[in-house]
Amino acid sequence: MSDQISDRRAKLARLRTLGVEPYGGRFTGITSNAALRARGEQLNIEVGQVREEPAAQARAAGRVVLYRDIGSLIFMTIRDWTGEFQIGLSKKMLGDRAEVTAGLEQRPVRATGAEATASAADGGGADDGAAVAWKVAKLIDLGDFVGVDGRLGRTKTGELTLWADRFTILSKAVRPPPEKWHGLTDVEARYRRRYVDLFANPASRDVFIRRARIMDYMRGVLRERGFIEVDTPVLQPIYGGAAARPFQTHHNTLDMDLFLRISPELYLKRCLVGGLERVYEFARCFRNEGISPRHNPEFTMLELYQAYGDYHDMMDITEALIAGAARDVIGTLQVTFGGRTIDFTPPWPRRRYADLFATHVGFPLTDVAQARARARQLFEQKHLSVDERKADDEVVINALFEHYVEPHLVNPTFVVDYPAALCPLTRRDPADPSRALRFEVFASGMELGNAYSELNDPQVQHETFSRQLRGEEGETMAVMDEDYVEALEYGLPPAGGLGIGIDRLVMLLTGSGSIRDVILFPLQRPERTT
RNA sequence: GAGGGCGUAGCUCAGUCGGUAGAGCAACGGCCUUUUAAGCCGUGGGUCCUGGGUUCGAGUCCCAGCGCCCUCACCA
Repeated sequence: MSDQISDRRAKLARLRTLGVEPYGGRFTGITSNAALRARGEQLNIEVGQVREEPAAQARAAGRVVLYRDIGSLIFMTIRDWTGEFQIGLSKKMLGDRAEVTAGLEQRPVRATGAEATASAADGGGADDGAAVAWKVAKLIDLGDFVGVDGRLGRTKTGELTLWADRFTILSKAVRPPPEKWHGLTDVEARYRRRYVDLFANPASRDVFIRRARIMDYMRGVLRERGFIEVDTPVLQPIYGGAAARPFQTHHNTLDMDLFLRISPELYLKRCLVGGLERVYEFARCFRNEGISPRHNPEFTMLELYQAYGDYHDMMDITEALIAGAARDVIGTLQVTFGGRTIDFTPPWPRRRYADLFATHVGFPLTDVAQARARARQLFEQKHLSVDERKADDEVVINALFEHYVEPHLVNPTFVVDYPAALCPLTRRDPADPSRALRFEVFASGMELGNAYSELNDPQVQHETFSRQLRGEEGETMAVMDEDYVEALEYGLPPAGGLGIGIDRLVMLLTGSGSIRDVILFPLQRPERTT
């Protein structure tokens, strides 16, 4: 047991002997720190002045992040999720205003006859209120939550300050916060105790606020375009819609093996069969694969489907969602990521898969012999895991595409005309059935999204499900799903579908180098193995 | 999975050639009515990730393990 924790527990007890409950309840009528600052500026307060008019009176609450005790004068910097603000307590001022210092009323959490939380002055006279408030302020530690009623003023050094007339503690932190200047920098600690990271590092907190705003923005765009948000199964008897190893689990009552979804695709398209013409889902997906700065075992994908549309409509929506989010949430279409500037200004270039291949690999993808030779070489140098001797042509070619082409796609780029064999859920190009009506969108060398003109011919679907590409070692989209084919037999309207990796998008838009920096609680091995 | 790096006080970090474990912040005691990472005086605080080994002696060297990070591979 650390000494600091014992010290703080001792203060907890002293607060209770003063009649103050250190874990308070409801506290209403708070003005946020950002709003206090705005109001303070508006009042044109002179240096050294404390204002008395009603507009200068306010209530604040927050976590104490700095504490400066000057004897008969205490300054605290409190932090809420809008920013920081200074509160000041003057022993003399509290005494002079004893009639208002009678403590802060705290309503009980429940109205069901529960006793009101003790306030600083309960059972005491006004004088006691001031004295108790002062004693409470002296017992404050960094990290405590406090509540203040006061008047806005400006100190001699010009700092906007809420001068306390009433003061109370709202929650005692018995563990000390990280160092006030550096915050919490240890990466492992930041992930394991994200709650500390969030309050100690405002930049971290802002990433998650922006993540939420990006998703809000996208919901707004989709709502305007007539989409509805749906929830489809995470637990699936057959996994599909992507190529990935799944997590497996078991339902006891049904005595049935289930998979955590690797994609929501096949269920969302069933919605279209049912006549829900525009649907989307922010789908948590699970893939039992490696962890890297760009891969987390669970991640969030926005997936959407639009009846009567095609993949060109999906390009339009992709630009609207991503460029719009950048503009709306980040305030710019040019973001810096990994030392490079990425320009999200639409329209984004469309590039053919075959052209990009020829440019960056150095020979046309029709030269299968050369592709195999190159892949063999990379495999032997352990730069590629695909063994061309065990893989079909398209798999070999795509491995080279990923290796050579993707790193070059820095600015947002739509890659089109994918080999149909790689796309078992995609409609074929009527002009050339070897190509699929699909695009993938890349930025900063990362795949950000994937879209199709959806395959709605049940017979073709049945065939592609039956054909398993070699070289994918069980990670194939072509898992036969009879129930899904049956759904198609009822009629899937022509449709465009799109998936966007939300975590990666948030990385790009917030300049976060690792996917773990945009996931609140990334998976970690247990800290204590004992 | 392979390679590399890191792990020391609550936090941020030093620790030389192998010789009794250090600083700042935080904490504790004291002073202070205008501080801004407040200041000044004083004090306490360690499973040096874990377990072995080498050595008279290990935070330091060696081995194994654990955790985290990075690179590569994987991830259509």
